[in-house]
Amino acid sequence: MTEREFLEEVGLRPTEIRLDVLKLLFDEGRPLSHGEVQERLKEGTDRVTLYRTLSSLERVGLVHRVLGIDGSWRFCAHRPDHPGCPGNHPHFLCLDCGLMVCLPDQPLPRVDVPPGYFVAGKQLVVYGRCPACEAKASKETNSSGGKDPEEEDDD
Amino acid sequence: MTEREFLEEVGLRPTEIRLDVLKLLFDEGRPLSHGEVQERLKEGTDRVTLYRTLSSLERVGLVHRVLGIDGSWRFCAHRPDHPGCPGNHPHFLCLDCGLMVCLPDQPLPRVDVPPGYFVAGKQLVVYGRCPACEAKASKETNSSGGKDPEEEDDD
DNA sequence: CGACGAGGCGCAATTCTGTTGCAATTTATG
DNA sequence: CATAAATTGCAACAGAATTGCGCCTCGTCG
Repeated sequence: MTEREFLEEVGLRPTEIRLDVLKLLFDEGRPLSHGEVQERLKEGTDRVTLYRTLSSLERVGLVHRVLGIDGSWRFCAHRPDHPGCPGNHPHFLCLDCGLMVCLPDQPLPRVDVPPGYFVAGKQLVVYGRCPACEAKASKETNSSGGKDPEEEDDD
Repeated sequence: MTEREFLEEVGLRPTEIRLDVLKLLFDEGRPLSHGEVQERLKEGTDRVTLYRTLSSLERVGLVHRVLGIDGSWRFCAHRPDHPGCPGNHPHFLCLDCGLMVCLPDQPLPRVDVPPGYFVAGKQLVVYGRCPACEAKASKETNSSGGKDPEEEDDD
């Protein structure tokens, strides 16, 4: 199934930017920030149009978004015809480089809320350092003098 | 143990704003946004000073922060000498009014990350509507025409 | 007591993310 | 081709948070 067909199915006009963004997110398979998406699009793409594109795609359910603990949104798309991965899993965010990846196959836990609260959804973000940045960091620690992985804070 | 003693213990000067903020957070017992804290301080308090105060308090471990999915930070303090509540629990965020509350007694789940990833911490935010906003919303739905709780998105 | 210096504070300006308004353009459709 | 609705591009705006920098304050030491 092509990107164009996905768009037509949900009633969105298959414009260039939508096709590009959708393909990009499908191919990437991990949540990308607005900036990361823009970098990968042809130069001169309008920021606002991209925001709106991502919102449209989200509205029709082709894309979902996760907020990293760095405060910016990541957008992610999994082919609807693909098994698994409809969302609902934790995400890992690298605090050094901003890389976010899905942690599929691990359902989000049930969370009990006090009576009277209405739950619309939930988000579990695990943060730390990705392998690349971890390697870089420990190299710096060992040789010159970089940061060390002592942080173990939560909540 | 007084707020002043907590500050001295960690080597922070017990300035007025720090004492006020700490007391405020202790008393409130739930995560407050920067704005909510400022509202509760005496008028004319400098925004930046408050940011720095919150950061200092966080740095020494007296305060921790949670990012709501509205993109702004909440700051929360639990008396160190108090049992339980050292963090490490989910939080609920009301999307209508921005209220955030701790959901203690529910530990965060263990999350497995692929080899090579370093985990510094994790955050589970459940969002929806608090009882007050829920009541308001359903009243509007029934009479005139308000929003309805159809959203059930995740990830 | 008085000077010094680190730690704090207050103000202005900036950055970063994301949103809104609006006019111009494109597209589906008859 | 005419039309209306969807989409785009640009400018301006909004809110959270940060940075730079000079001034003030408090503890310390001579």
